Amino acid sequence: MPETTPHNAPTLDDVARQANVSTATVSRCLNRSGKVSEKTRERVMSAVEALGYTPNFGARALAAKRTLTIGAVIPTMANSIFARGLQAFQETLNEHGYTLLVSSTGYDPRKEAEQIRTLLARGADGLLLIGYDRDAATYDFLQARNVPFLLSWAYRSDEPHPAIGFDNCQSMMELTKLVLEMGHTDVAIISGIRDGNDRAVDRVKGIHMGLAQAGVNPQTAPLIEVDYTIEDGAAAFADLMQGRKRPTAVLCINDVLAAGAIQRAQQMGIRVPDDVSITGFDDIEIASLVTPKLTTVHVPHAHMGSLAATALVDMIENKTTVKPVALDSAIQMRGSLGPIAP
Amino acid sequence: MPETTPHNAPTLDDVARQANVSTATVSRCLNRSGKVSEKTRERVMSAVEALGYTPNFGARALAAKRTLTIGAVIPTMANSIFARGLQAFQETLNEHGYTLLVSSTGYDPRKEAEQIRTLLARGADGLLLIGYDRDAATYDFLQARNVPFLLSWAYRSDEPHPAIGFDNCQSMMELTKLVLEMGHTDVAIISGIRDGNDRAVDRVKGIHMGLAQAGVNPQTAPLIEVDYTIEDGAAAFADLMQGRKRPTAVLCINDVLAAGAIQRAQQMGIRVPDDVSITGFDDIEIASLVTPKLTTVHVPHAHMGSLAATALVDMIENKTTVKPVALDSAIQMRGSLGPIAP
DNA sequence: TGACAAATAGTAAGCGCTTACATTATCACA
DNA sequence: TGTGATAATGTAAGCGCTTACTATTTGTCA
Repeated sequence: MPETTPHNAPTLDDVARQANVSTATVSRCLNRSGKVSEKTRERVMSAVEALGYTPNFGARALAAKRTLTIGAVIPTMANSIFARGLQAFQETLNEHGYTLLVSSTGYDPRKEAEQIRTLLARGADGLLLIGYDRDAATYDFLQARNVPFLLSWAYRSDEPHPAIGFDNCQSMMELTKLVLEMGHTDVAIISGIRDGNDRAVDRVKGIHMGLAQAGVNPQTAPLIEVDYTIEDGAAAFADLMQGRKRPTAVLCINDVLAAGAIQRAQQMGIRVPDDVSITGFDDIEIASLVTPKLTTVHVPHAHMGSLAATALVDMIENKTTVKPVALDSAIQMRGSLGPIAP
Repeated sequence: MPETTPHNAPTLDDVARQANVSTATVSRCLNRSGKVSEKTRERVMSAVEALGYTPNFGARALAAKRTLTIGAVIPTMANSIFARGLQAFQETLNEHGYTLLVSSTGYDPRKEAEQIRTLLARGADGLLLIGYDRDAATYDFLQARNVPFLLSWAYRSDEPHPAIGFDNCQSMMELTKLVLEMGHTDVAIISGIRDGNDRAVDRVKGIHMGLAQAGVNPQTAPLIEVDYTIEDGAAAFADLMQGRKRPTAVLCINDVLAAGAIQRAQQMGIRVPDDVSITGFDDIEIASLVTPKLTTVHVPHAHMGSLAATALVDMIENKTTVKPVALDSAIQMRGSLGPIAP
């Protein structure tokens, strides 16, 4: 057993010696760059097999200036908001021979810049980022480094950056209209922290626009802004319900907050949707796990992830540029939304 | 702007030139290996700042044979079974200056071996693996490569490998006894795939032992084995309830399956726990999101993750060896388990 | 069979970094 | 002020890989 690398792993050299060829030939076999006779290839491959050789990633990256790795920086892995989309992203990436490296920021904009650097230091050939809101410095950095990057989970018609997502504002406005059509006028909002989060900003904006269009003054709708956790959603709901005038509908800007709200409603003995309607956004698993099931906005996460992967690979390999794509979302009507009590 | 690395990132050389020192000195500054005068350090640091320099990870790993990276291979990221523990693992790792690289196998034992190789190729200094069940070849490989590794999420008194976890069999047996004490005798089991999954094996074994000790023949308890998804849990529950003799308690070997069961019970109009009791294992978020809330086994995920991180870092840095640790779990009594109907 | 082109294989120069070793600057003290 | 020890810095040899370039083999055809 050779004794060279960190964990005394065999190296290209070992394989070359064992197969009685040069390192260049071994490398060629491993990179399927043709130009190797069938006979030598077999010899090399069986040497690889025999030694249990795996190429050293760092060395390869250093020499090839390419890693077939793509980085994604997402706000959180704690819930499944990004799970399904990322899963599809990864699968499609794999089909193209790429590997995904994920890191999360805990919704902290500063950490995002840091993670981007880390991913790049690790050799990421391209990046998937969530949404638009980030420092100009970060965009400048990306540009200076000439890194292919793609935004996702959001779409804004007035932004130039390559993006594959959906119109958060528009979707939320449609849901709001539906709520209003059911007779609700006393609407309250539970939002996650909006600073640095364009999805949240747009969703709240969508609600406000929906209200305004129906002749309701958006300023009259109470809004509580909390962290993106079930507990905080629950706490916000409790606050709302202890106000002097209870809303008849609580619009949460995502399913995690809404799940918290429903949970707390149950604890407080408030009937949903009889006493109060509750809605979410994203349509993740927990939306249909709570009782009653959540009316929410269904987003084509898997499709989005898959499209994003293909687009990003194309950007990397063919230096193409992607024009923003807006995917359709659809209201998913379930038990948590009902007409206002007579 | 220099034009060297992949994304024309500045290199150590650029920094050295800018600060008018040798690359060795820059490297020393960046690795806080002392032996650099305050004056030069400042000069170097401002050069680093000015250029926006980030060390190339691959090059660093190659030269230092150390990455301060630890790899974890888990079955899935789709649900939060491993999320909380891994989160704590990561946080503690960070405190020690290490970074976590996670990859998942989709519960496929073959993929695990592959992921281990990949992580090692990427320079992982050590590995966190889930449970015991894997090919002897994999253990041999780890040993030959001399990689520090730690098992978690499981503990078996008769296994020698370093592990920090809990006794799945014991915990599940206790829960089973509680169920039996409430008068249930017609018990059914919903298990995930047990092949290659010692946690599942042990949990089912725990149920069987609990039954046997109460004088119930374990073979009479129907068992359905499905994938680890909410849908499969729901389907399994439906199957069970359509059998000729309905059980009065359904023990699921984790919360995901149990959540599916509860969801389906509701759809089928079966009252929980009046008509049937349902229990889970793990105590993840969804356990208290479903109605009624799930009686389950609470596992100290965060504590376990944190301990594992400290232990693994110690193994790496001081070549210590860890003796297996068993953490306590506790039954979390909630609404889904009730006494048998009279 | 000899000449030339095409197909294979080998040589060696780095990629950006760390670090053992060599060199130089600095300082305390006699 | 000279001396030796010590602190600070520089030099250069790789780490394991890819790839441009060069050398060799093989094959083809007249």
